[in-house]
Amino acid sequence: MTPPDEQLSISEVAERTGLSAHTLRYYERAGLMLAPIHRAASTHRAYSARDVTWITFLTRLRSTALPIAQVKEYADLARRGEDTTPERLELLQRHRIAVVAQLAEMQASLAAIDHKISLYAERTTA
Amino acid sequence: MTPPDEQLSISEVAERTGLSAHTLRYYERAGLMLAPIHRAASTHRAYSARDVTWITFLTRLRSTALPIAQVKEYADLARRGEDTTPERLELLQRHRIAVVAQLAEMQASLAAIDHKISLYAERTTA
DNA sequence: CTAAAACCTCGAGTGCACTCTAAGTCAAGC
DNA sequence: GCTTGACTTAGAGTGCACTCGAGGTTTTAG
Repeated sequence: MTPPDEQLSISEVAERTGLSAHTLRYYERAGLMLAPIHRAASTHRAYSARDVTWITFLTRLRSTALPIAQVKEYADLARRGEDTTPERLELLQRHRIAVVAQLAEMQASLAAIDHKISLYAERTTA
Repeated sequence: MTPPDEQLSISEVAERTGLSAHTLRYYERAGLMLAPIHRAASTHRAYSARDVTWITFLTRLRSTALPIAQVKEYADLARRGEDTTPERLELLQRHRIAVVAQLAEMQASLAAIDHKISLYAERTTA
């Protein structure tokens, strides 16, 4: 059984997502959260599993170079509800194309680096 | 036959490399060039084919997120001559590992995005 | 010869994404 | 009950990589 509504502190979320607590607060201020982060009987943030899931996906978007402004756009759409699904789909599809292009360029660059390495390796063993 | 020593203006190099003229001057100031860029009977820069080849490789390093400071390190080594080959090889090998990791992360992120897209696509057609 | 376009240097400005600081509040262990 | 460490906010600071602007010179086309 999964714990029904486990609450996580900011440092626990930081650890799980690889982001710093500073960055988590910054993202929240920037309007990137899907829902307001719950405060646990105090002023301290208490993240839900859903929050962590979203933050994890968010970092997937960020790590593929989607600017924060566009992550916010996506979050804004998601907050507006089900009927923005087509827009979100389109945003993701556009981004997908960019990611595929990035992958191709990175692979080409890796090939160039590998080529150079092989030239150097040859020279040092010779 | 290849033209023996074609001279290119900064805007021609900009066009060929995809960098702006501003960026080319900036890179030069930052010490990233292998050799001083020749000036053609005037104050204007005249790039050689070798320069362009290096700039192209340099952009491969940059596009795989090698910081400018490390590109400079590499260029500094290259300028010091043949006997820095081992250091350059090591730098490239270290970077290669980082690039492979980036590729893996990007592929994982692409998979996550694709998964989300498939959920959305299902919902919009349903 | 002249006008427009391309180039030059130096230094300042920009945008992005954090990252940190200060001054305080809250929670957990002893 | 007190101390220690984690948390809070608001706002300032940082680092990186460009990017631009001003003011001037050089090249090129007519």
